[in-house]
Amino acid sequence: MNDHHNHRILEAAARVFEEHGTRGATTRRIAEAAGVNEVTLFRHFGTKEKLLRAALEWAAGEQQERSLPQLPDVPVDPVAEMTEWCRAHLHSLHECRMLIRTTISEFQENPDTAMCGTQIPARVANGLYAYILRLQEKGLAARNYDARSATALLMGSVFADAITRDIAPTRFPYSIDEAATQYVALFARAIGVKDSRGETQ
Amino acid sequence: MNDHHNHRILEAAARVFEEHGTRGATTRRIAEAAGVNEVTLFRHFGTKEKLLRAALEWAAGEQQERSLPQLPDVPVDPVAEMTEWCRAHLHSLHECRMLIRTTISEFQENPDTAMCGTQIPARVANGLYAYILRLQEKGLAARNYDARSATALLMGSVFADAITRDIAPTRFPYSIDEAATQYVALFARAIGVKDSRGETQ
DNA sequence: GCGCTTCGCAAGCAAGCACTTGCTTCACCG
DNA sequence: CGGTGAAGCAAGTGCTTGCTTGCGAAGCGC
Repeated sequence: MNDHHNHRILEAAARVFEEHGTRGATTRRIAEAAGVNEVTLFRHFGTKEKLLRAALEWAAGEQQERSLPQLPDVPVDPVAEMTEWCRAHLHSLHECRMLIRTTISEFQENPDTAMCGTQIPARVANGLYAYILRLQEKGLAARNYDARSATALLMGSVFADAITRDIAPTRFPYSIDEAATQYVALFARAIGVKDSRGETQ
Repeated sequence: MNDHHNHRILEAAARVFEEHGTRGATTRRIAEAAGVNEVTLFRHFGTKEKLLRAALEWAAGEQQERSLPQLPDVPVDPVAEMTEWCRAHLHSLHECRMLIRTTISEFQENPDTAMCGTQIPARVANGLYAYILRLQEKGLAARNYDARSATALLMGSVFADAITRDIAPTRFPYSIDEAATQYVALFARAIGVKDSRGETQ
């Protein structure tokens, strides 16, 4: 059981899957991408289905290893903190946009597989939600709105930007970093972010 | 050339495609869904590729026929108008979410096909953008932000909600109509919507 | 040097795929 | 009523797919 081969196979399988989907990710293509004989795949993983499952779990773990964007426990400068968070999240989503698009589109065929990829963004969303509540508690944000909807507003904008930017480039005539700044600036006014003196920014 | 058959075939092809994608939409499945012999497909459309192209064009036309959500040329009550617009757009996107997910995920394999579906949301986005500019001109909204980014903010939230609501239902613990109201309320404060007396709402 | 494992290679299998052909049936139209 | 076009049906083509089998070669510890 060569572990070096195993890693290359998983990586290649994930890459081929995100480009072509379950049906397009043929065992021949994966073997070629991994620089490995096709028979080796079956000796290692038994079936194509198990191989893809292992590859997706590996990719999810790989993704999780890169530390997720974190918001501070104690808010000091909300706009600056959220901008940096938004920037990191945008880049992270943009990098694995193909994997996201593929898994999402295959949700209707095998929901459980797509569900495994739901957990990471769910934790990110919960992080933002908790941060907004902390802002409200400290008097740094208004309270006359639904914090869940506000979370969905920013999360959704970032998600849509990362996913559709390369498909409809004319609708995003600004860089990813500029997008983060703009979205957060608008979002801050939406939730009534105040500075430490209680003044609305 | 029976036109009644033709319509059923296109409808069935579009339905099978949005559920299974290009590779999963086999001619057998389409024929069965249309209640038609498989040979008939080839007699009508020649190849599977031409059939799917015709089906997608038909679906796009069908979608366009249902009048797109329109914002008034002369803004009177911005929040009410945008809420109604947002509600209609949200429902429209939610209805064809499977088709959107499938075409988007196949963008990397055949970009031109996915591009055909880009035009409708592009027009909707331009409509919202022009409306925001009109609000600014009439002094009904602030001007200290990028109107393009603001457009992307609301469009993105709506898009992400419609696309991912059924995949991650726990993140959307409110109905679609409530979502429209909340998003627009937040968005209105983000772009500094004022009422007719110039007071910030 | 000898087992033992692991990989590559060539070949092949059954099933499913897009697509074709030849024939029958049947409705419609002059 | 006879002819024409369109649909159904059965069969089959060549190709790809997931997966298997048998065998030889390379590494590697004892």
